[in-house]
Amino acid sequence: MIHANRGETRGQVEAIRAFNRFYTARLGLLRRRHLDGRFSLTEARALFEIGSRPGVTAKALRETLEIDNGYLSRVLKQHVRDGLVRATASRADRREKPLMLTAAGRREVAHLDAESARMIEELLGPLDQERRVELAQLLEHAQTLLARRERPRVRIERLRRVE
Amino acid sequence: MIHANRGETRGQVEAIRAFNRFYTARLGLLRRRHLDGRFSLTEARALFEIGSRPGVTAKALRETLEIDNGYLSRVLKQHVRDGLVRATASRADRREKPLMLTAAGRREVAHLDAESARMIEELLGPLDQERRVELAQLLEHAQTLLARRERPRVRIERLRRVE
DNA sequence: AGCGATTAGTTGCTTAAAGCAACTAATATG
DNA sequence: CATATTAGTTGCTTTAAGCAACTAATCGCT
Repeated sequence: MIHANRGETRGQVEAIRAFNRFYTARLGLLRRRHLDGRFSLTEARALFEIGSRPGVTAKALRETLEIDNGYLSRVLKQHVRDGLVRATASRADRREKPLMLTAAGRREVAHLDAESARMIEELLGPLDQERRVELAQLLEHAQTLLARRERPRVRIERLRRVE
Repeated sequence: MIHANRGETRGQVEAIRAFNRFYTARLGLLRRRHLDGRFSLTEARALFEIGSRPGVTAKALRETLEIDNGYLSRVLKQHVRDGLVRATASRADRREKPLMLTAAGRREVAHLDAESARMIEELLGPLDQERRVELAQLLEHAQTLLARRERPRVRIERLRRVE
């Protein structure tokens, strides 16, 4: 029966929604400008993404950032103009232009990284060391749970215990 | 020494940032339009807030939503025009106009609520009942940890156990 | 009571973020 | 080789949001 656990599920849903509200407010996720305000959230995300996937193409970037074609083009143009990103020429396919950070771009990303870390540290501020560890582990665990994409149809056979 | 635990802290910060990236992406928290796209995020938040604090004043709303005076005024005007919100006349102070949801507004909020719950259920989809409970508890716990605002200077004396 | 100071909300105007659609250049395909 | 498809760009528009000047009501003071 598909609705077997409906009642219990509702409480869980509410708990998670409560967490979302709290968390988004707490992290300033709805602020339009990122961190120190030198970049919009999207601009910063583009930088990060190029930093962590050098040679990424605009198309791929567009998919991970889930933004429009034209808008991305402009964001990139700006980053290039500001000397943070370099658009290299692909040998294989001259339509695409693999993107890389320049040295200045890497410095900028490092700076944003530091800024972000500082914010998180502020968040951790009120906690003693023990609770920090606890929180980090909690969230890691939550993430692994959430990362599961599909419920297996059949319970995996429990592995024979190795004695 | 203030830097005593610098090394350990760094790993925790990284864990939390990883969670942030994952979670925001997973929940579509950076989408500009909320849920079914009939409201902007701010518009929806205004509705929710009025729903949960009937009679709230624009000023108070402005503070919780952290948006501009003029913009809020327009958001409210739209909600009123659409028959979702009613701006009553305050007897005490005729400058302010306590806000309420209309019946249609309440229906709308209920609908958004259902929509949101549906999304979360989708998120829970892959998990079996045991793991759902686990996840909900994890996030609740994380929230209580994060809700602490200040580290007490001195450990609070443990209360005398009541026998 | 009367008048300047303050407060709640509105309106006009501007800016920034983002989307849409038409376009160009390069490549793939039959 | 001609047509279809793809990567990215450009012109134009829309939407979300901010700023500052304004109105109306209330407060605080003498």
